[in-house]
Amino acid sequence: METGRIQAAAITGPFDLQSTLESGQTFRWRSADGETYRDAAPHGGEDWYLGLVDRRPVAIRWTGAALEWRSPDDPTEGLRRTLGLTESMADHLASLPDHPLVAAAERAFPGLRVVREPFFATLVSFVLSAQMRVERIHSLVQALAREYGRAHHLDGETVHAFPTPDRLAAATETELRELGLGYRAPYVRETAEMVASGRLTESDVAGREYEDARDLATEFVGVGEKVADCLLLFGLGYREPVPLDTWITTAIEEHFPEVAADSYEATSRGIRERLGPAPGVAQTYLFHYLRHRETLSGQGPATPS
DNA sequence: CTCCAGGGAGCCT
DNA sequence: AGGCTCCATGGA
Repeated sequence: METGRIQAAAITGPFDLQSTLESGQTFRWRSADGETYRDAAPHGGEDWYLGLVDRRPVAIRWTGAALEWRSPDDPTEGLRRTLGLTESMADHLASLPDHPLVAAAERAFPGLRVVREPFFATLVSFVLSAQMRVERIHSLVQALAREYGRAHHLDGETVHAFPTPDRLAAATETELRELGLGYRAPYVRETAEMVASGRLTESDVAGREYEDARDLATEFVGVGEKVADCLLLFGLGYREPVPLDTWITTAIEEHFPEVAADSYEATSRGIRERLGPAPGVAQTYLFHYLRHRETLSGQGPATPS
């Protein structure tokens, strides 16, 4: 079970693997001990996470000083892209706006990064996300992979890829409902069919100016403005999107009341003007912080300055 | 028991 | 465009 050689790379600046992988940006990673999302607060994260990068299985863990991985290939470039390590931490943090709430989020989770995951997995994950908790989105994405995804093997562990569009399009609505998708089952099936048939694909959306890309993405079934923003932010590398979910909307009403508007589009425009050069990065910090600030004990990894 | 979760589709005006 | 209502499911 130790067939894979452990390799490692140092990362400059703070890095928080658990927060990055368990903050509702991606649902494709699971901890090897099966206790993903066991805790709200960061715990140092010395567990191995299993996932795929560039269609190959990878196990990764953060030691506190270096990123370690086991993989049959060299996943370095893909890992850097997936974990948001291609932008420097300095640039990453410098993109955050000067606002007390964002500053508190940065203090609480200084190593949080913005992930970049494959288009189709991100698309389906956030179609599933409607009216669901982060932990349950994760369990459903894992279930889809287990049921329909190709099985890879790594040091005795099985890692399932996210299903292809063809495979999901071939699933029946009944099958998907039995997995627990609820009313999202037909959305997932129809959206998969759109991609599989070429009716609307990644290449149609990518490369467009932000608002054009977002509007086009809403043609997928089960994709409205909010899910489209998530798709662009975590699956296509855009930095403008500020997904307006219940958490962010409440926070806007409390902390940015001047931009709280009636429509999604109006609120989106307003908040984007106030969240710095990379509004989506700031939103990612806010979302994670808002969900966990109640459970942040005074102790945590205190880093007195 | 009720309430809510990273909302969106369908329909109405 | 802007406002309903309904939609599954599980956990608190």
